[in-house]
Amino acid sequence: MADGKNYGALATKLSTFINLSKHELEVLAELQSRQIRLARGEELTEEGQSSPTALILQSGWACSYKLMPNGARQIIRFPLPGDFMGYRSVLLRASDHFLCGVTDGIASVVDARRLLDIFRSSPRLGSALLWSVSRDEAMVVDHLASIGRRSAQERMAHFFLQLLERLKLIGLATEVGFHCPLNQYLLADALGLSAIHVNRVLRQLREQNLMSIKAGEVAFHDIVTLERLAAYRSIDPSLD
Amino acid sequence: MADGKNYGALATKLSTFINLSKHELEVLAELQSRQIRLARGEELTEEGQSSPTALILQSGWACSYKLMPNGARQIIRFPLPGDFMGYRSVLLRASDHFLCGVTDGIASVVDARRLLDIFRSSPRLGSALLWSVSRDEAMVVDHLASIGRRSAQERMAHFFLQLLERLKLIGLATEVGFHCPLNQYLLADALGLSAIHVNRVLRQLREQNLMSIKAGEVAFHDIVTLERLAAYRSIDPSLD
DNA sequence: CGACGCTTTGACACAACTCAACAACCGTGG
DNA sequence: CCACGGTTGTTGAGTTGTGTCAAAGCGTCG
Repeated sequence: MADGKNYGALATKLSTFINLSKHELEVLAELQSRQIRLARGEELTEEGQSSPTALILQSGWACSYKLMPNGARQIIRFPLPGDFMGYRSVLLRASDHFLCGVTDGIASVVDARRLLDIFRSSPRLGSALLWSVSRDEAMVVDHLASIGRRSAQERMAHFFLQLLERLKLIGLATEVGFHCPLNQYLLADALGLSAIHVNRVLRQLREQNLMSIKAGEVAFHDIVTLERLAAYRSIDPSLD
Repeated sequence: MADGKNYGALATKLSTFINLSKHELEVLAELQSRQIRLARGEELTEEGQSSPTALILQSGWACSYKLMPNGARQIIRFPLPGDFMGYRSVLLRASDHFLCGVTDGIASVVDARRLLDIFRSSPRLGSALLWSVSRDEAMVVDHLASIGRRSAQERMAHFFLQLLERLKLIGLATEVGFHCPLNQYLLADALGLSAIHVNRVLRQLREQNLMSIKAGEVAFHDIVTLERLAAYRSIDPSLD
């Protein structure tokens, strides 16, 4: 994207690891042309779609979560610009799996058949898409392991390091920080903790001079120690 | 499969919710023709494959897990006969994600291109496959939510109810029980608990006359109460 | 100004973990 | 046949991480 034109968030993301041809960029831009608005706190439902669709987040943050029958919420992931959202619902409607905006934003609606076309007509782009989706899936698995086998502190550290990496990839983070619209309730529901304990853990990290959050700005003070604490390892799978 | 012939575990599984034509059955049988042996405790690696492949479990139980740098293990799922295993590795090699046999068994090796062919040549079968894989994915998400937001008892109850449902689907469970090769260490690593606590929780469930395990045989004594306890809801997503 | 959303803190309770034994069960080999 | 070691299950006592409850601080915005 040396020409500086905007071909959509997905193109931006994919460009970071493969060089997209002019044609492929056009295809991606066209794919993301149908856009909808996304409001903070608003639940996204795909009712009334005549054909199966997927969503690609263009700007803002979203969150996908499950509601437990006792009222508790478990956040599965926070889609960021360039990420697919709700691609699972392409084929099926998971009963208690929801999607909502963390901030205002924009998403594009993609016809599922259009995606399949890409696999046929532009295989290289297709495998890039597959890579991207696989990466998202690997992150869910990571998240599962994190909740199951890491302490609250390790989980928190791991979570923010992963967020840093994802945001850097799409140019929304510097080497040492980023803007983060997540409050402590959202963090709690994502990490399987109580909001109060999230606060305590954040204080510990602050007092150990590892990282801090102030007014929605995350600042990393000692990434090396933080990575050691979280036993962090890059999420990016190696391409075959 | 009214003719009683064996077209592979995947065919058995898919047959339970769509009627497969003779031709589709043949395609599935051919797909699963290349088989490998799987030994209890043996790690499966797909090294040396000339082209990307997926695995379908035919018999026995397997388990896919992540190893944390501190040595802890988090089991992601237990593939059962008819389930895809390691389809994620089709495109990428997740660094610390492993697959191993819980029991001896057999798996078939499928060339990824062969799968793609099916989507083209037999769309109905393709969408059945997609349904099956989506279901597996939904189960991982369920598992995540379970570990994040359920108590140890609820988790245990949920886990076994889900297992019951999956095993019934492939004819490996009765209405009230099944054979289960999982020991308390495996349960612990799956549920994000310590092995000792698993033992205590199982005792509680036994003393409450909800379910019991003896010599690898799981027996459900009060499924209704168990479902209430686990806030269980069927994993099967509705097809569009 | 008050109301609201979010953060922070303290005191206390409890679920789950750790450590340390011991018991039951198995297949193996003497 | 029994003795044996290894694996798995069981139990108790004590510790600790995390949840719960309650309340106060602090911005922001109408």
